[in-house]
Amino acid sequence: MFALPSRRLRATARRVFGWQKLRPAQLAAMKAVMKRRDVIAVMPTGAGKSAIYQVPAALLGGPAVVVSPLIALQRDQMQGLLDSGALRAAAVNSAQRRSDNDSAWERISASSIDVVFLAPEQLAKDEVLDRLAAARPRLLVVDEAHCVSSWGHDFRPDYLRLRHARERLGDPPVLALTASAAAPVRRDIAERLGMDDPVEIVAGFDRPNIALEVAAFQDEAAKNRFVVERAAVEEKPGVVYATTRRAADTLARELCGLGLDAESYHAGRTSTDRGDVQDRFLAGGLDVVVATSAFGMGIDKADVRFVLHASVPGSLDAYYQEIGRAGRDGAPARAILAYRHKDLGLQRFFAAGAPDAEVLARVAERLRKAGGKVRATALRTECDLSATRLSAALNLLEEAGAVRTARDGSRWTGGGGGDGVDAAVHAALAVDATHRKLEQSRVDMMRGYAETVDCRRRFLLGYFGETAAGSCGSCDNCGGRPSGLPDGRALRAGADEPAARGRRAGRRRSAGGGRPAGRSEAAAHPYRPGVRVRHEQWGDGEVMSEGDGKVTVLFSSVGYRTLSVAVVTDRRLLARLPEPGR
DNA sequence: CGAGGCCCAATTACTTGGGCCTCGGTGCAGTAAT
Repeated sequence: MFALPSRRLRATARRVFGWQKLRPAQLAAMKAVMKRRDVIAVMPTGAGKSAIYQVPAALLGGPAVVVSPLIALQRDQMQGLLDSGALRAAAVNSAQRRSDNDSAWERISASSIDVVFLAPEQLAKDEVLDRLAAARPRLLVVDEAHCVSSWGHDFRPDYLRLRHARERLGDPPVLALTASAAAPVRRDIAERLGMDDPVEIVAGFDRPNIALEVAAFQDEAAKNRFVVERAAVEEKPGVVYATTRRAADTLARELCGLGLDAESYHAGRTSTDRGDVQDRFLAGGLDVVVATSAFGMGIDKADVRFVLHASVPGSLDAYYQEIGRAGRDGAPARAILAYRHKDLGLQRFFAAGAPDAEVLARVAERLRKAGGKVRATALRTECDLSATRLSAALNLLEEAGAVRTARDGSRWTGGGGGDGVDAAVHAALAVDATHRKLEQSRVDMMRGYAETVDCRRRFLLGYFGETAAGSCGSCDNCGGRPSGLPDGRALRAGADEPAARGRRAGRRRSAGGGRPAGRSEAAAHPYRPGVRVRHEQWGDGEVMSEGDGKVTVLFSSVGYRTLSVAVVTDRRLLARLPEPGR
């Protein structure tokens, strides 16, 4: 044992990496990692999240396995380590030549690798887990860990299988890293990764240099005019987020027509084009990138001056992630949302996709017939399913308690008793329905942000569990004026819109000498963030935020619900529950 | 859920409107064809 872990970590940071100082949050997380604790670190990009595993990796005496969502990210991080010469790094993925993967494995087996980068899909494969386990990894790092929660449930289900991967790797401590995760997302991450009493290190969410603004519209054409005009006049460079590929292409074309250097970025473009757009943007050769949600992760450009959403994203988590790409240099930046109530429809559609009952039945049937353990690869062939669809089905059946994963490997065993296939499918669909409800309620919270007449920053921070006092002075509802524009320009674009009028009326109200009395009175109620409550109809939940006479609760059965404190108190709608014991 | 494309009808002459259908976001891996 070393009596002075901080000193040792600092010394290693200096000697191996040349870092003269470690931030308190970094050091705290590293110390917890060195004590073999599970850790969730939520820190803004640029705060040195990677250092949290890199410094320990130099001391652990065994490889750190880093799960990274994008091959491009793996490549960048590996290159960074190789350039610095600080650590011996390798990656295993499908984009590398076979010979490169082979040599990576040789070095891993020979214990001459400190950090290995992989996507979760790699860790779903038996042979990969066997080879990694043989190298006795000392740490499992999940980078961009919000992907566990946002992608694991459907798009990339192997994210939810990482807890099994961890077991097979010999239960190394898990370090989850992300730039933004509200409390329920952190809990989801911890649970899905099978973390044991994790240490949570959460740096502040507020990005005060990013001014917040929403412009509301009824008419699609008026909204698009606004988007193009604002993108044209705002200080460059900037990012415009669109929901569909087609919208991204159209807007990019219009901006080019105005003489701007603009490009679209989405998954429908060739990888060559995408790489080219990204490189030009990073090098300062583009004014604006118009992108779908595909653009952003791993793009570390300090001087982005605005992020303009041409349409609402599906959650405040996604919104915060995307606007967080502005103003990383600390200089003033702008987050503008062009909002149309009808645009929520597409997000509701995205949140609604249900699993295929027939596929669930096929998998459950096969497992029941086998009557014992089955290999995942065998199951895939027998059920004629892609790896992705099989993983998604197994995740749901497992969560429903109809299937178990054996500890000794990727084998599956039917749930106990003669419950039958129908019951298993029903239970799995019910699990999924609960999850969909939460996703739908996230869309509702996004709507709440767009339509609020109170301080937007307080709303946003409240969503992430931070209470902010008073008005921020830098959102449109607090009287923070859009600058860099001719007076009234931003307002005129939506002037014919009833929704925009409502917004301005709200601003006048709050600008007229502070809020009406009542906030201090309301502060007497017991529903503080973090308090557990029970509702007769919706079951148990947790208070996420409160203010302005309202309280927002996240119920596990129905998702977010915002209630009036007065009504809740009068009718005794919420019973307080004792604090959960950890 | 809602937008846009397509077809067809109605009407006045080549454009418009309604009904119907389809599609819509994120990436990995592994395979087949060059």
